[in-house]
Amino acid sequence: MDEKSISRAVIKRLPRYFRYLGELKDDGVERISSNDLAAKMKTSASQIRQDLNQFGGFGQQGYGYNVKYLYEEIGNILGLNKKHNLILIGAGNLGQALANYVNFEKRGFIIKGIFDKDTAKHGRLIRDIPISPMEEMEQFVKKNDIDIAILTIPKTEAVEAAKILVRYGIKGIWNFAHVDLNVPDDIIVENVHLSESLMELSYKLNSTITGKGE
Amino acid sequence: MDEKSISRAVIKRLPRYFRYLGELKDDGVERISSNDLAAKMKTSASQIRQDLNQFGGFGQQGYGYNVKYLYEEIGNILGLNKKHNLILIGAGNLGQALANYVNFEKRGFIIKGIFDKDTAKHGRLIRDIPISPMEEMEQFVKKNDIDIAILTIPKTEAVEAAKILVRYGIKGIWNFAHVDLNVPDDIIVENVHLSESLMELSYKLNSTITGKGE
DNA sequence: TAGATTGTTAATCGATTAACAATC
DNA sequence: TAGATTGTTAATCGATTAACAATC
Repeated sequence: MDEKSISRAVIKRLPRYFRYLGELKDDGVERISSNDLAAKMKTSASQIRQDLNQFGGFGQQGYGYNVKYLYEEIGNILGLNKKHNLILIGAGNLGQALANYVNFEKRGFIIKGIFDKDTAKHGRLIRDIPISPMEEMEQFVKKNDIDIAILTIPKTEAVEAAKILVRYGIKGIWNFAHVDLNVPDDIIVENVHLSESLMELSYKLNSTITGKGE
Repeated sequence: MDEKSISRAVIKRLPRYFRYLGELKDDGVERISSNDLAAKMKTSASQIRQDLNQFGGFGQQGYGYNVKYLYEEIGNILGLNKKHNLILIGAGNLGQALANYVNFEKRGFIIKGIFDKDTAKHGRLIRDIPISPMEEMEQFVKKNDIDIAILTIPKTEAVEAAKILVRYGIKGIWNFAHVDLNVPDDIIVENVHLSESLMELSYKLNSTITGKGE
């Protein structure tokens, strides 16, 4: 009974729709047409209607889309109506930055525990969240119903860590290590490869005039 | 005299080729066929050959690709043979994490200065790099030949900051704020929207079985 | 009712895959 | 030379855009 099979391109656009609709909502805008939204987002009305209709008819002919309703619906599609318990593995600079980022909680992503192999860090807190030794991870995951792990450890350790996490029952991995993890098909991996993002920027800088920006 | 016009999809794959070739090179592998590389990267040989040929013939019939040569060529295409001077704006948790990340330097991206509006932070150093008040930015950019700015400030400040940076002559912006910046067409913006990445993960978790994972 | 705007089908465009002749 | 493997053209597949009938 699930949706047909939404293309990757559409999925990648959903969070951006969500962001714009959130802003419109906060601005007190009640309704918006695909045309106006397209102008704001610098995309096409056709694409917006096409994208939204993958999930059902959220609009109304002659009226457009109700901002608050559409915002909520997209939130539901993105699964933001559900709570997720996360652990963060690797309390280095990036790990600490993410642990300090409170906005994730607003969306239902709650970091319950932080793990690091450095004994000097054990017991320390980041926003109430204690840093624990890796050995306690298994028990913690099971006890706290953890379904997502954030990996902010070096690539040399990440592959092995991912394997272990899968064994512990984790369902999704947000991977910041510069490797491709090798996990079963039913485990969701979302990669954030910062250095690759920077290289893309570099490429575009390197080939200006030719390329057309963004 | 620049390349025809490379598709976005191809560009996004280049850094990943570069990463795999770098690993092969470090492992002492001398040559590789598109077929073997495809197997390693879980893509198709056809796509690899097609992608590389956008930039010229780097291989040799009957032999394959010379790893070291191809690695260097892709590096050049990505502009990694050139040095870039960067500034980082916003010395919060994420900004500090990025400033501490030494690997960018290896690729020619050198953070020369850090700016923050918080006076308490001024004068402090992150890896030799001093944190300075925003007022000194203009002079610094011009004096140090800065061409890339990293934005790790709240979205409310990012739009204005980007506008100013463009005026100062910056060419590229690596944007970590959750907004779309509004800059002229010849300015390159590369966005890292962490919360959107997390929402994508959330969507996929929410629709497992249906989707076919990453 | 008339006007606006969606939902949806059809047309176009672009990207990926398959195939194979060229050539090392 | 024979075998391997590229570079490149053609075929297929998918995503975007355009158009318009349905309907609020």
